[in-house]
Amino acid sequence: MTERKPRKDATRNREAVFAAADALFAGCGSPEDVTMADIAAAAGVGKGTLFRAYGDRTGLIRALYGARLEPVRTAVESGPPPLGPDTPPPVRVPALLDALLCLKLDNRHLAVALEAAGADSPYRTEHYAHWHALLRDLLERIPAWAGTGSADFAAHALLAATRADLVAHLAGDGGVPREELRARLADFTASVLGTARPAG
Amino acid sequence: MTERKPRKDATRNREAVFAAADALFAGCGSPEDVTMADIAAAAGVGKGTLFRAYGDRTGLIRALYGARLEPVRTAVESGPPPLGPDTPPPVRVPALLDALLCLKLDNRHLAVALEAAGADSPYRTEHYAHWHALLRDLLERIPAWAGTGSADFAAHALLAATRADLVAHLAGDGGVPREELRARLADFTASVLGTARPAG
DNA sequence: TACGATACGGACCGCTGGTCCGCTTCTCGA
DNA sequence: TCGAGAAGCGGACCAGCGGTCCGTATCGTA
Repeated sequence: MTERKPRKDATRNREAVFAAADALFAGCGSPEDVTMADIAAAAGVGKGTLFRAYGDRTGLIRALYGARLEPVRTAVESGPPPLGPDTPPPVRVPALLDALLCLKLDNRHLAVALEAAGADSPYRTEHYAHWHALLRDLLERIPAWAGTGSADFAAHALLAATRADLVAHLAGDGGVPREELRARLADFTASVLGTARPAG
Repeated sequence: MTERKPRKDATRNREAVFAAADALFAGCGSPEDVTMADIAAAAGVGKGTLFRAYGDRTGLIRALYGARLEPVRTAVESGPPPLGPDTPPPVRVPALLDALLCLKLDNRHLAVALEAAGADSPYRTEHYAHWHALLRDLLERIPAWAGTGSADFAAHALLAATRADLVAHLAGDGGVPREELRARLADFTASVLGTARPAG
């Protein structure tokens, strides 16, 4: 157990890189336009420092996204309804998807960058496995899906409806307003759950 | 209207590149492992030839995938039911999604490569716009979705359930058998359409 | 066969993510 | 306070990528 506390300048630089990367990703249209060299320059550090702090490009993006994700995660794990554990599944599932949608809407740049930079596939991240398992278990506790063996795939499909590039496409290129998008996703989720939807 | 017929060696090389690329993408785990230089070498041509024939990497992959997609497309546009136009929407929608799923299962490598290489987003391709419009219109003709304004998003969400990387993840890494995956997607589609599903 | 149009091919380019190592800066015991 | 050594810094450097260019070889035609 050799736990050393990091040097002061190290943490300062780490935070500078974090802030610079956040700003750059937020300010640029496509995440590919932001190079590691750009980030290092904007943070006022050398590339070596950047890579020492976060390992590689994916590590940096993951750290950025993780920071935004954390409040949602705690709200889901130990918060009040409708996100927290003390919520009946038919209510919690749409709440969860809505939270995910909002997160990706508010952090499109990072979310797209993460899914794109996720090595091969966004499906091999632990983040994804976590959300999927949670959603699958909730679906299993809803009559329409319990025991059919399809809850697993349904969880994948529902999560796919909130994929970052789709959200970015609709909200960004498509110009769909935030509240409308949320309503559409809610409609879709309701239909999957078998919950009643407003008639056409 | 200056229509010139291409030289013989040009078409031969074009086909050699096509075949070589097809084989290489099929044989490698990740599409990123296949470089343009690899393809040129495998085809026995220079890189210049390769790029002259297909423009750029995306163009080549699109040509490969397009060749596999074409039969499906014609079957949808002018084939017999359940894919063709003379099919009631509640039957045609699942048939369409199933066809798309099978296509991506059979050509995982290409499909993943295409979605990944699709410049920024797979949502800006004309392929996607085509499928989305078709699916949206079909949904509009199904009572549960007609006029709700949500058919557009539902079409996106249903297509997202057949995203290439998800399919590849489930079929490849996850080891889900082909027929089971088709059944799961059918279940999911049915629940979205409001069609009866087998009870749990 | 000879000649112009066409296509070939691989050296070359710009740029990227990532590494390396001589030098600076911090930390901490004396 | 000081100094030695660990920890960290930074930018020159590297390998590999997609893509370009142009002198040269090949094809089609008269």
